[in-house]
This record gives sequence, C-alpha cells and structure tokens, in this order.
Amino acid sequence: MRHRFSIPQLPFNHHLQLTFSTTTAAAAATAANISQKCTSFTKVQLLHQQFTVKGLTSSDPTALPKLVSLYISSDAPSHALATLALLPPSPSSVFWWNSLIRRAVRLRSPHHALDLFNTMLTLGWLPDGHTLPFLLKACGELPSFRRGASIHTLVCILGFNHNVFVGNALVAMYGRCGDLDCAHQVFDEMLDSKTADTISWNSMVAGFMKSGESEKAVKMFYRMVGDRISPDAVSLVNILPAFASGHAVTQGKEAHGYALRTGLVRDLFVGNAIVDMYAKCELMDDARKVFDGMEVKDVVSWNAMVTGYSQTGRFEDAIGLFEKMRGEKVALNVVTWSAVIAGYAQRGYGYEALDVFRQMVGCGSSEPNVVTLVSLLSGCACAGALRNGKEVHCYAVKQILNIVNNDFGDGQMVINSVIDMYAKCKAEDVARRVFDRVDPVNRNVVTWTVMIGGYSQHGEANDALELFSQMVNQNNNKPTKPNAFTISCVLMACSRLAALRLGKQVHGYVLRRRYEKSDVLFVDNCLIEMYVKSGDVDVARVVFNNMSQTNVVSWTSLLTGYGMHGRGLEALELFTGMRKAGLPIDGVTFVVVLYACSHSGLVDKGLECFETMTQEFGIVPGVEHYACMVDLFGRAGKLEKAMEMIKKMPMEPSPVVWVALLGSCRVHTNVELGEYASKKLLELGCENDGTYTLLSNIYANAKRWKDVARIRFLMKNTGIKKRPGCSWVEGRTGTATFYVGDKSHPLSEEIYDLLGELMDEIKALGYVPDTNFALHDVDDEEKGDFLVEHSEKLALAYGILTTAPGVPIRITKNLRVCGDCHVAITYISNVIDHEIILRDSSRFHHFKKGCCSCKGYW
DNA sequence: ATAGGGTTAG
Repeated sequence: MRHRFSIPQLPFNHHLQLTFSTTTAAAAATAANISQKCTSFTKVQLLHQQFTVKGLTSSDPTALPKLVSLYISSDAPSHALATLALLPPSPSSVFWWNSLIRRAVRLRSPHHALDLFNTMLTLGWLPDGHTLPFLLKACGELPSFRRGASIHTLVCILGFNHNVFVGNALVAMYGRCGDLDCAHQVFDEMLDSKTADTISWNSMVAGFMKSGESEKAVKMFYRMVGDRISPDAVSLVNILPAFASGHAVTQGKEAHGYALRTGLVRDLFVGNAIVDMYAKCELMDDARKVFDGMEVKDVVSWNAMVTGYSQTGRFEDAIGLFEKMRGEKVALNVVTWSAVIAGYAQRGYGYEALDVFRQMVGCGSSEPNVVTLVSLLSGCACAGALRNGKEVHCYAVKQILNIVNNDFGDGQMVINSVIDMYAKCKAEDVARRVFDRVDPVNRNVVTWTVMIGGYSQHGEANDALELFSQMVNQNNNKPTKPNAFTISCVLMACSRLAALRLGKQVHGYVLRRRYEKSDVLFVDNCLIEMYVKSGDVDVARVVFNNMSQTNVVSWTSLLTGYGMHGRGLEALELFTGMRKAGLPIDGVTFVVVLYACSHSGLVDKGLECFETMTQEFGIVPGVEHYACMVDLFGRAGKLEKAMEMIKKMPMEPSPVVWVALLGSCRVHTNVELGEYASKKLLELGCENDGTYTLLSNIYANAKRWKDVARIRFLMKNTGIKKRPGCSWVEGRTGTATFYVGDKSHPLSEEIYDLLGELMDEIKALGYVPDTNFALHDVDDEEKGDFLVEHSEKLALAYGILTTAPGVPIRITKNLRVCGDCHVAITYISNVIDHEIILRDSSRFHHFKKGCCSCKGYW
C-alpha cells in the first residue's frame, strides 16, 4: 500500500540550496541540529532531501517524525501524510495522525477527516483517546448517524467508554445527528460512572435545542443546576435561546443575573445571547441596556438589536441603528441587510425593501441569500408590487442554481415565495405556471398551500378545492399531508363557495388528525367561519362551544354568523358574553354588532350599541360604523334617518355608506334618494355594475321604464357589464350551477317542469308574479321573455329534485336575491317539505313554512 | 456556542 503515498516532486532551487548548505555546513549532521532553523515549507522540503541523501530517514528514528511535525507546522498536510505513511505504527506516534485529523475537522472538512482515519486503519494504526473525539465531531458535522454509530462500536471495543472526552464527543455527535435517545443513553452511563462534567450536560442541552425540544432542554438545564454543576458560558449561550423562544422572561432575567454575578456577561457570545433573549421577549429597553454596556460588540450584537426593534414594531429605531452601523463602519453582513429588508417587507413597504436590496447588491460585500430573497418576495406580495416581484423573481432565477447546490429545500423555499408573490399580486395564472413547473417530487406542503391559498383568496375558489384533492389523493405522484395552514386555506375556499359537504369532510379530517394547540385555535376559527358562511350557524355554535381555547376572532366570527342569519338577539347575547369573558372589544367588534342589529331590524338596540361604543368604550366611530348605522336605518325603511346620519358624519362618506343607502332605496323604493346616492357613487369613481343595477332596479320598482332603458344604455356605452346572476346548490351528486334561463343542465326538462308546477301551485295560494323583476337580471335579448327563470329558482328546483324530503336545501347566489324570487320562494316553502336556506351577497334567508328569516330586512 | 426567512382567521 505504501506506494500510494509517494513524496511530491521537490522543486529545484539552486540558490536556496546553496544558502542552506552554507548556514548548516558547520553543524554536526544530526536531524535535531539540521532542522532547528527550518520554518518555511520549501526549507522543510530541502531538509527532507538532505535527510534522504544522508540516509538519516532510515538510520535516525527521530528523523521521520521530525519531518512530519515540520510539514504539519508549515501547513503541508499531503507531505505530512506521505511521510507519516512511511512510519511504523506505534502508539506514541498516533499524535501525528491526530494532528492531521484535527486540522481537517477544524477546516470543516469532515469527509477528509474520516478518509484520513480510514487510511490510518488500513496502515495498521489504532486510534487513541484523542483521535476518537475528532472523528465523532466529524460525524456530527456531516451529520452521519451510521458512521458515528460505527465509531461508537469501536469506542466500546477499544475500551474508551469511560474516557470523558470520548463520552462527551459521543453525546454531542448523537445530539447533532438528532438521535437524542442514543445521546441520553451515553449521557446516563456517564452520570452513573460519575464521569459527566459541564461539557456533557451542555452537549445534552444543545442536542435538545438542535431538535427544537426547548422544553426538554430547559428541564435538562435545571437538572444540571440542581446537580450543583455551575453553568459556564456555553451553558448560557445554549439555554438563553430557549428562554427567548419561550418568552420565559423570569428565567431569562435569572440567567442574566447569574451572568452578571459570575462575570460571564463580559463574554461576547453570552452578551449577544442575553441581548437576543431580551429582544425576543420584546423587552427592547432591557436589551438596549445590555447592548450599550457591552465592551466588545460584533455584527451579531448589532443584528440582534436591529431585528429586535424591527420585530417589535419599533422600525424607526431599527433603521436608526442600521444607519449607525453604517456610520461606525460595522461590517454589515447578509443578516443585517435581510433584517432591514424584512422589516420593510413585513410592513408592506415592498418598494423600500427592494430599494435596500438594490443597495445591498450595489455594495457587493454580502451576497443576497435565501432569507434575503424570501423576505423581499414577501414584501412584494404584501404590497401587491407585481413588477418589483418580477424583478426579484428574475434575480432569484439566476441565483437559484447556487442556492440549490447548497440545499434544495432552500431553493424550494424561494420558489414557494415566488408562487405566493404572484398569487398575492393577483396573477394566479403566472403563479400556477411556476407551480406546474416544479417537479412534483420537490413540491412540499408549503408549495401546495401557497397555491391553494392563492386560489381561495384571489382566484377561483373551485380551483383551490380541485388542487386540494390533487394534493391529498394518491393518483398524484405522492400525496402530501396538509398542515393547519392548508386546512385553513381550504376552509376559506369552502366558505366562499358555501361548500358545506367538503367543509364537513375537512372537519372530519381535522378531528382525526391531531394539530398543535395554536393550530387548533386557528383551524377551529376557520371552521366556525365555514359553517357560518355555509348556512349552518348552529353547527358553528357547537364548534365554538367545544373549543378548549377561544380568542376574539372565534367570538366575532360567530357574532357575524348570527348577524348574517338574522339572529340579532343571539348576537347581542354573545356580545354580552364576550364582555363578561373579558375579551378585548374594539372597533371591529362594534362593526359586527351593528351589522347584526341592522340585519335583524333592531334599530333601537343598534342605536344603543353605537352610544355604548363611544361613551363606554371610547371608540371613535369610523366611516365603517357610520355605514352600519346608515344600513341600520335604511334596511328598516327609515331613509330620512339614514340621510341624517350621513349628514352628521365628521368625515367624507365612503362608497360603502352610499351603497348602504342605495340598497335601502331599492328595497323601500325611494327614487330621489337612490339617484342622489348613485350620483355620489359615480362622483367617487365607483362605476361598477352593482351601482347601475341597483339604480335600474329602483327605477323599475317605480315603473320608470325610460330611466331603466337610459341606465342600460349608459352601461353599454361605458362598457360596464352586469355580472351574470349565478346560483349553485349542493345536490346528491355534486354541486350544480345555474345562470339565468340556464337550460344546459342534463335535468333541465325536469327542473322546468317542476318549476312550472310549483308556480301554478303557489299562484293558487295567492302569489302574483312581479314582472318588474323579470326585466332586471336578464340580458337584452331575453328582455320581455317572461318564461326566463332566474338562477335561484332553477337552483331551488334542482335542489328539490335531488334532496331527500325534510333535508334543508342550501342555495348560494353571487348577487342579491331578486325580489320576485324572494316572494316566490317564500310561498314555495309552504308547499314543500324542505327548509330553504339561501345565501345571497347581502345575508342569509331561511325560508320555512311561508316565512323568511330576513323579515324584510334585506 | 450567539443574529435572519416562506403558507392561515374577525
């Protein structure tokens, strides 16, 4: 085997050789004498040459070790190795192997260290108590459990079990490989044999921290303190992040006090960890005191402060420190830049974030990395800055190859952010193209979730559900397990579509799977929302009642639910409960409470609440509260009161206010005020189809056909198209969608036949078709065709055909329900054996035995 | 051994 390690060719330098010869000529020819003055690599090589020439390499047993030592100290490891390979194995010379292996470990080349070890074994050497810790460290660096465990075996064979250094190295190695059971086992053996020291405890704590088990780490730390082991700097640096992430202020302060008493605060690392602990506990002033008192600071200290300020909302202070860093010429690193970029990004300042990014790239001293790009993309997403987002995407595409070489997971993270950015900038189709181009193997739960979330919030909710089924079904390459985020997004899509059946399935899935406590709260809140929006507020209440933990969102969601379903008194009861439970009541709560009052016609209660809000809670009414009040009076037909309210507003009425008034004018047929409201809306630039449709409906109610025609003409001219009315219903076989006069459904004939029968039946009961309404929602070419049926009626007929008797029929309409349909359906609820639950764009209507829950407040 | 990042709700 020795031939593998040939001595590299020596460079021939005549001049040097001469100089060398003259200086050593007088000395006796022994290895010790000759090597005395050898320092540089070239000189060592010349010495090696001389040794060989004089035959010392074979005659003097100290010659080769001397050369190895010199090669190592002149940083020529390959020469050292080649020379070492010529030495006969002996325990006293293992030291040189250890030096080589240590060097490799220190240079963070664990593979090289382990290769050296293999060579060593092949050449017949055995490791000693120093070799093994280095090797174990290399295994931990990789990390490689397999190789670490095999070295553990060797430890046992060679009898190094009770060597503290080896034991500590084993604990650390297993900890780094994430196998805490093995680490614990070795650690327990060390405790039993009383060989455990501070380092052993520290390694155990570090292992738990690395695996994210900070609670276990803290337990271990206090067990150590209980065992009368004094924590050292490393112990503190290990445990402080646990206090930080757990917001354990008391324990953190205790550690700070200990560091002060022992003088460990002066350690830079300890100081940094304390600053970070206070920053994470949002005690920025305490953090600042420690930071200011630090004799030595480095970029980490500054970064901890900057991110602390940024994340506690004191962004100006963060920027101030950032500028100070630049002034004091602190070498900024990628973390500094990323923190500032993330600070802007989190506040929705995508443009500023991009500007700092450009400065960073311009500086050229630190390369943007995954964190930088991800923060930046989230900033663009938040600001809806599509163009800037594209710029970052381009940069990312160029960078991604480098990133991918390091860690593919990181590259995927950037791509996930790119997809999210496009989706949030309302470019779902671009997002989808990026998504489709990701190799299915690399799609992770976040990749799916951002795409699903994009659809459920900005795009077509049906696409979200479609994608969700692809995600969880086997027919795709591999099913991905949805997490709480995914579930929330899917439930949001269900809410939008009132897809109760799928929503229930997701509910079942949630019950079967265990989620983290904080996730459960979030998911339960989405379930409440889903049940409320799908028309089953009672089940929403059951979910609410079964929650082990609720927050403001849970209460307000349910409150909104009672409001939408016209159960105003229950809403007010819940509001009382909310106050009793001591939940924070804010402006949003009152919007919801007032909304509930207006949708149930509780005018006096609403007025009362409005007063409570200002007088008891000191909340200054915002424009949204005034909109609710206008709606409250308007729905109840008190249009003058509504107008009075508008006049009393201290701010300019927003479009919402005028829409509320306009809607009321439609229900209560007030042409004059309706014209006024729509004039205001047009002034505000709200020229949408809703405005025109409402106005046109008001004219139609008042039989002012010329004005109806004028509005239609206006809409044609301005190119504003009325969104087609559309209703859907969940039948036995799936969801069926209908447009006005829709005859495309396979059951179309049956549907129209049934509808005809029902019409005859209810006409006999006194129903008079209101032909005014027939004109509103139809397209021009269908005008005058009295046989055309509105989508909600078609959906109802389909629902009756496919729903078992006694089971409620749930219909959802994208626009407000038509007045004639409302009357017709009220009658129909008298002749069929179903409750009819209809969600329109304004509220829920529960039709039962000839009554509607809206009681006219729609 | 210390600092930074992506997906969810009223």
